[in-house]
Amino acid sequence: MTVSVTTSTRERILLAASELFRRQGYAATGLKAILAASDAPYGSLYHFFPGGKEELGVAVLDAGGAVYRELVEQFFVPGGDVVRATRDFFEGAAVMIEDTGYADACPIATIALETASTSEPMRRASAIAFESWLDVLTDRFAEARIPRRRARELAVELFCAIEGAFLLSRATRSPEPVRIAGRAASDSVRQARDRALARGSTKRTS
Amino acid sequence: MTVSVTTSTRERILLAASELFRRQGYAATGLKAILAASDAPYGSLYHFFPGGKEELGVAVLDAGGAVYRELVEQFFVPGGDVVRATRDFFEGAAVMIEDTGYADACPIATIALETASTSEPMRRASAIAFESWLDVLTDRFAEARIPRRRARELAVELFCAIEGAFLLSRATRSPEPVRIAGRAASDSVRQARDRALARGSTKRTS
DNA sequence: GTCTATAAAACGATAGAC
DNA sequence: GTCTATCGTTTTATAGAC
Repeated sequence: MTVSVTTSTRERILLAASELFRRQGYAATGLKAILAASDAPYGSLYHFFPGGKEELGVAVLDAGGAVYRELVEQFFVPGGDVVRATRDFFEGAAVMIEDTGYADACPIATIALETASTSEPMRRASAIAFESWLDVLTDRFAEARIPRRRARELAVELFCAIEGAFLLSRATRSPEPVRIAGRAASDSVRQARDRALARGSTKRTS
Repeated sequence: MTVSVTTSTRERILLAASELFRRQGYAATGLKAILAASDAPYGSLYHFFPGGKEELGVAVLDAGGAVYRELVEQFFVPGGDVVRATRDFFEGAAVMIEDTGYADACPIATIALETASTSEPMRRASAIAFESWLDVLTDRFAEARIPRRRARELAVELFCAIEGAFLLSRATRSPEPVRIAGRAASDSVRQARDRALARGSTKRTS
């Protein structure tokens, strides 16, 4: 079985746009810069994305949401240790953000904040991407016997911790916020899981 | 004593820019829109902000940082209950973000993410604003007998919680993330404070 | 599908009169 | 300190040849 190394024009445009939007934002990135980076002509963009920049933005949010959801799934494996997964996830994020010179953090956050009040299609795409991550986390926490209601809250807590930490890390150019947020998040997960385990054994022995 | 209701041209420009940057971002906001909103002529902007848009951006970050620091100080009063302050702060934020139609949240976050990798003066201004909030929180937590090291971590946790929640709230158009993050943050603060109190009474009785 | 040329508008910034 | 006119770019978007 062979793996294709050729990337379609559409993919190259999407990838270039993703990187530029993430680093400098949606509004600050011109279509010309995207096309130059993806080595594509002007006309191709409107061929693949007839809706122009906004349609490209939605596609970037969709793609970024999917990639990051898969990343979350790689750390939070069904049946795995949710506390360890949380710790490893934040540590991986801390290393990544430092290694990329505090440029590459969340592929959605900057665009989401820019467009939340100005483009309903893009706001909706951001929300769907975020919700897909929360769904994965909620499922894993619930599988760890944490009550579904609490599992969902825990997922939101973890989301807020990593996103807030990304913001502070990028502004201060330090990986420390991500590590601090990671400790807090994994402690929260540990408490919830231990409570769930205690409740489970009580039920069994009673 | 009289209170001045006349606002200087500089103030009007600064206020209009702050609102527009917060809602639609820095790059997406044109200088013309700012001047129209502040009812000021084009020349005034470059008179008060010779460095152009970037200098205006830095001034907006400075002003927004100061306003929000004062807001934090209003909730976290020296000698006050840090747990209650945390709860009230998040509840106030939840009400505010909902009342403004999910438009007005953090005056810094969007601009900070947009410019963290493209404008060193603006990145630095963002970092200084954020740090000033963390300093206030750290002091209050330390005054509640929480060890300084832990107090600082707690401040970062609270920051990440509210900023991450603002992002998710704006994207999903729901105040729920802010409330969930608030519960998590106040629980963290409560645990740290109770541990500090227990340690204090142990020392006294031993 | 690919590419170029260009339209039409908005951008940040400046010059200079008042 | 206020205001206007305008410069030179860059923006998104389109038209039309290949």
